[in-house]
Formats: sequence, structure tokens, C-alpha cells
Amino acid sequence: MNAALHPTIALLQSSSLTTVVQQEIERAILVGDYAPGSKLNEAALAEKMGVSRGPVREAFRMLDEAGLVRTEKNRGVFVRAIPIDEALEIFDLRAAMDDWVGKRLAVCISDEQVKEIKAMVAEMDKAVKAQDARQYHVLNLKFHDRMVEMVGNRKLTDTYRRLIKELSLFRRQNLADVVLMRTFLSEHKQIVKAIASRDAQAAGQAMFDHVMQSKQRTIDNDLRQRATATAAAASGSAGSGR
Amino acid sequence: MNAALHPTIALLQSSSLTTVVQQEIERAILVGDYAPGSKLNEAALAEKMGVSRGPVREAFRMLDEAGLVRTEKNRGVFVRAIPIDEALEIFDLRAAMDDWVGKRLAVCISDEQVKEIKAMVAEMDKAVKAQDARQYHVLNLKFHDRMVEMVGNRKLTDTYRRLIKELSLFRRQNLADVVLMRTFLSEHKQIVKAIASRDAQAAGQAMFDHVMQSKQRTIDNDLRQRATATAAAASGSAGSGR
DNA sequence: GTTTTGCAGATTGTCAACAAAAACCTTTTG
DNA sequence: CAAAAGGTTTTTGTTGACAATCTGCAAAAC
Repeated sequence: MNAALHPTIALLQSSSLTTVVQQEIERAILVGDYAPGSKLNEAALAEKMGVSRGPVREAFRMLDEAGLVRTEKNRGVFVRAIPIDEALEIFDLRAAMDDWVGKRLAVCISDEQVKEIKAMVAEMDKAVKAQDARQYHVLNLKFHDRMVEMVGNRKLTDTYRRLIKELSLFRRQNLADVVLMRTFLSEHKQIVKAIASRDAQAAGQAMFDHVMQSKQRTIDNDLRQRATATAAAASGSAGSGR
Repeated sequence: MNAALHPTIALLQSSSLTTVVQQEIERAILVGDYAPGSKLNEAALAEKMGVSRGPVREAFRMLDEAGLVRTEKNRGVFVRAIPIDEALEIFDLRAAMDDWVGKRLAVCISDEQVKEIKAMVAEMDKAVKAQDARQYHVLNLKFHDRMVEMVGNRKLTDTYRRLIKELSLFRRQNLADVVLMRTFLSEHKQIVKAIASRDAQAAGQAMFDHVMQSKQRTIDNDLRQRATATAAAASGSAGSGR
């Protein structure tokens, strides 16, 4: 007689102050309200959310273990700033996982599900044509997340999402220009095609390559930004102190 | 001027009560002091370790996020009991990761490191000949962990270890009998051989198959135990109530 | 003028107490 | 005798307070 209880009741049963604080801080971090490297003040957050410091501290411990913040004893907790080399490592690992995702999906995906991811690609197509980079980005995340989910391995899904969350802490990647979006879109189509044709080898390869392509773009991006940054610093030190 | 400070000072700087409590509880769980499913009492643990409940609660939140315990609101925290299907999922994911590990090592391992893993296999050989299943088990864990480490991808290492920890919460697998140990040992030799010969494809395949073999053994084991358990239950209900 | 020292304010680490919920045991009732 | 009711005890959730540590600034020493 406990099935299908009122949603509010279910919510109260499952969520303690700690968990809602944790979710709220996590949301704020992922959405960019707190920049990587910035300090999170216990008392300030506690007051802001109307709770005492206890639950906030417990939430911090969770976020630390999840890799979203880093704790320095007696100094406080800071939003983690993922360095470039760690981001690249994540790309490599993700590529290996997606390789497997492609292989598995080619074997076990249903016709229904093929339709679903085809529809997602179509939506991305629209976004590209409308030059809506923001929308494209959201759809892209959803596309990959959904495919991972379709494998039906919860551990894989958890692990994958964990990596994506951490990666989102990396210096926010410049929204792709239209040319790049077109490239990725065609890769997506290739992935879906390989999966739909049940070619495990090709599907794995396509997904692997696709992630490695993203990795390469991240490297290029970083080099470019690093160059402009040092240039600005040089002109800055030569010119105005600011 | 802060390098090479006194080890005791470094220890005090890095570890708070929360972290040492967390490590101690984790150790106790992994070593089997607290069986999967058993309840962890805040106050009892706090007193046992000579601290207040605060740090214990924070440690609980970390362990929860790490997947080693599960928290039920207003009821307490329990050592997680990994169900068979989740364990099998972990095996699948591990296989995919190890596939990649094999491929990478075949490409980037140093001659020095080849020697190292060969030595580990030799040690396992000794353990098998001595029929020391306990020692074999330890060496086996170390062998795989070391290879993962050698890939040089910290995210991979973290993720892998996390999975292994969770897996160790699965109903403690019966120590392998001598026949099985021999089988696994020969697979290990094959893995090392493929890596040493720089054959990426073969190395990946060998590691993948090896993990899938472990998975299969786990299935068999579970079926057997399940059978004897139901048989015992049947005779139990028919015979004495105990 | 630069470095060092000492102090004040703020922040974190830890603890003990209170409130609320769950578990347990006794008693009552059908 | 089983099941329900009620009260007691235990355990968790949350809070506020206190101690330890860090940070920044200003005064003193060199």
C-alpha cells in the first residue's frame, strides 16, 4: 500500500537537508554560478539556504568525493578547476567507454531506439541550420547521454555522467562555430548509421573517433587561448599594469 | 620554502578527523569487518574512534558518494550489498576498460614495466604452486591495478579502483580452486605476452576475455550458491525451524 | 625601504545539546 | 493466542557554541 505515494511525501522521505543542499550547490556549480577555483563559504551558503553549517559541510564532503570541489584543510572548499591535462585524460577515457557503447548498441539497440536517436540528430540538424550553438550544445549532451543510457548498464551510466560533470568544470569550451558544428553533426550521422546497420566495429570506431575529435578541438582551443592570454599578459606588462 | 616539511606536520595539515574516520571505516568495510547490509551506528562508531558524531556523519556522506554505503533517511547508513546483476554490470564495464588498457599498454609500455608485470605473474605462479589462494588473490588484484596504473591516466585509475572497491562488496567470491587459478594464470601469461609483443589488438582481446571469464565464474558461483541456499531453505522449512 | 612581528577579524574543525523520527517493548483487546 | 495500541528508549537530523587555524594589516625592528 505504499506504492505511488504523493510526490511531496516521497520527496520528504528521501531528501534530508544535506541532500537538497548538495543538489543545489551542484546545480549552481554546473550552471556556472560559482566559477572553477572560487571559494565556497560555509557560513554564507548556510545562511543563503536557511540552514546551519552542518548540512552544508556534509554536502561539501559529497561534492568533494564526486570531484566537483576540492577541500583544503583549515582553508575551505573550492570549486575544482580541471587542468587541461586532466581534461584530456577524461576525453581518452570517455573515448574508450564510447567505443564500447557503440559496439554494444550495434548489437542490442531496438528499432524504436534507432528512431529515437535519429530524431535527436534531426533536431541537432535544425539547431545547426538555425546557428543556435547553445541549443546544439544541449542536444549534443543529451544525444550522447541517451546512447549511454540505452546500453542498459547503470554503472556505465553513472561513471559516464560523473566524467561529463567533471569535464563541464573545465574552462568552458567556446561554443563551436558553425563549421565545427557541421563536422560533428556529420560524425553523429555516421555513428547512427553504423549502429543502425548493426556494424559493431564501425559503430565503436565512429564513436571513438568522434570523442577524439572533440579532444583535439579542446587542445586547439587551449593553445589558441593560451597564446592570446600570454600575448595579453606581455602587452599588459609592457603597457598598463592592469 | 615549504617543501620537505616534517612528515608529522604534513600529516596534520592534510588529515582532518573526518578523513581519517572515513579511511578507517572504508578499510574496515573492505576488509570485511562490517558485512554488506549491516548497519553502521553513528554514536557507536564515534565513541569507538574517540570523536564526536560530526566527523562520522561527514565520513558517511563520503562513503555514500563512493558507493560503499547507502543512507536511508531517519534510519541510518548500511554497508552496501551489491546485487548480482549490478556486479555483472561492473564486470562488463571493467572488461571494456581493460580492453582499452591492453591496447594502450601494448603501445606505450616500457621494457622496464614489462619486466615488472612478468615478475608479478611469476609470483602468482609461485602462489598457485603453493596452493595459497589468499596470496594469489592479493597478487591478482595488484597485477591488474598496476597495469591500469601504467596507462598513466589518473581518471582511469580512479574510476577503475572505484569499481573494484564496489565489486569487493559483492558476496565474497569463493577463493578459487586450484584448477581455476591455473586457468587464470595462463590467461595472465597470455596478456603479458600480447603486451610484450606490442600487439594492441591481441592485448585488448586477452584482457577483455579474461574479465569476461571472471564474470562467468561469478555467475556459475552464484547459481551454485543459490541452489544450495534454496536446498538448505527447503530442508530447513521441512525439518527443524532453525 | 624592506622585513618581521604581533594583533584583530574571519573562517573552519569539532563538539555537545536539542528536536524529531524510528524501533522496541509492554500492555491491552479482540 | 494474535494483533493492535500506547508509551518508552534508542537513533538520527539539525542546530548553536567553542576552540583552533588562517588571513590581512599595521606597527616595530633592522
